[in-house]
Amino acid sequence: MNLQLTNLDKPFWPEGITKGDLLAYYQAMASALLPLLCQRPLVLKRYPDGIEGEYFYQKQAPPHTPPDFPRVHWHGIDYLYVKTVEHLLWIINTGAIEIHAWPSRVPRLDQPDILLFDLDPAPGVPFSQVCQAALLVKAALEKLGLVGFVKTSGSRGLHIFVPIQPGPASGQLRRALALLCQTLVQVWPTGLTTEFSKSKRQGKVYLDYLQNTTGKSTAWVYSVRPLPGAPLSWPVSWDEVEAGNLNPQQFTLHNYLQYIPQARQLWGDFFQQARSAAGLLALLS
DNA sequence: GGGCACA
DNA sequence: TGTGCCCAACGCAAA
DNA sequence: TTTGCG
Repeated sequence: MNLQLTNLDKPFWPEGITKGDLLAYYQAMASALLPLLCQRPLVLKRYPDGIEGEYFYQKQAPPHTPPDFPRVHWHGIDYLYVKTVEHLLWIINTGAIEIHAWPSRVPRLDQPDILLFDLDPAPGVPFSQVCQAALLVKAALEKLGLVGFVKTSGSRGLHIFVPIQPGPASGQLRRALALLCQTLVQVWPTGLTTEFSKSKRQGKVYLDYLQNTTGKSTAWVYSVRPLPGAPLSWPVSWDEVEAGNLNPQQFTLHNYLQYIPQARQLWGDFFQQARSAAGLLALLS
């Protein structure tokens, strides 16, 4: 594939971070990111003029995509996916700041290999409450024989990714997750909610299980967020979550180099920890 | 970000 | 040679 | 049936 990077000096953040800086970040992270991203249909969220410019979503492969770029047809749309660092950088060059990927891989697009939990605090909710919520999710997963990996969302919350052995259909997993989340809300009704309407989330952490729908996507691990300060969605340890001395925006495009070794260690064996989702599905019966 | 139709 | 336009869309629950 | 929500 002929990779041509363009407009490297274009400011993508008002604070001076350029498109070239963004590309350099993803190049540096490629070896950690690619194993987790390969073969996953992508939803591009493109900011051709940086975070303060207009953005748009794009699923259908753009017409000018190189002919040999990997793509997969699904429900009438040709989704792009990546296999190599060149593919990744081509995607970033289109103005994709965040990475949005499916929790399933080619060719088993309706059989997720990852379950997602999105823990999003209502305005004013302290981050320590998000950490407590995450620990509840972790404990519940362990009872079901599953292993959760936690990361900052890069915004205000935490994400938990759970590797599973593919097989069960996404719809069935989603229904089981809905039950699990509702059970967790019963365990801590004052701290957690699955309510859609924002007005009913006051003071609580929103536990969003609807991210697990086919065709849905969440900011992927190692994503840059199009926010001031260029925060990252970055792996953290459960010990840090327990200690509660974590800032969800402490990892940024400015300081990530020092955190790379720990991140590799934390998420390096992600797929080795994949377990059967049978215990989770048993909640449905 | 870039191709396209148009003016 | 310049300008505008396009680029996603599913499921759930409350109203 | 539409609307808010992500």
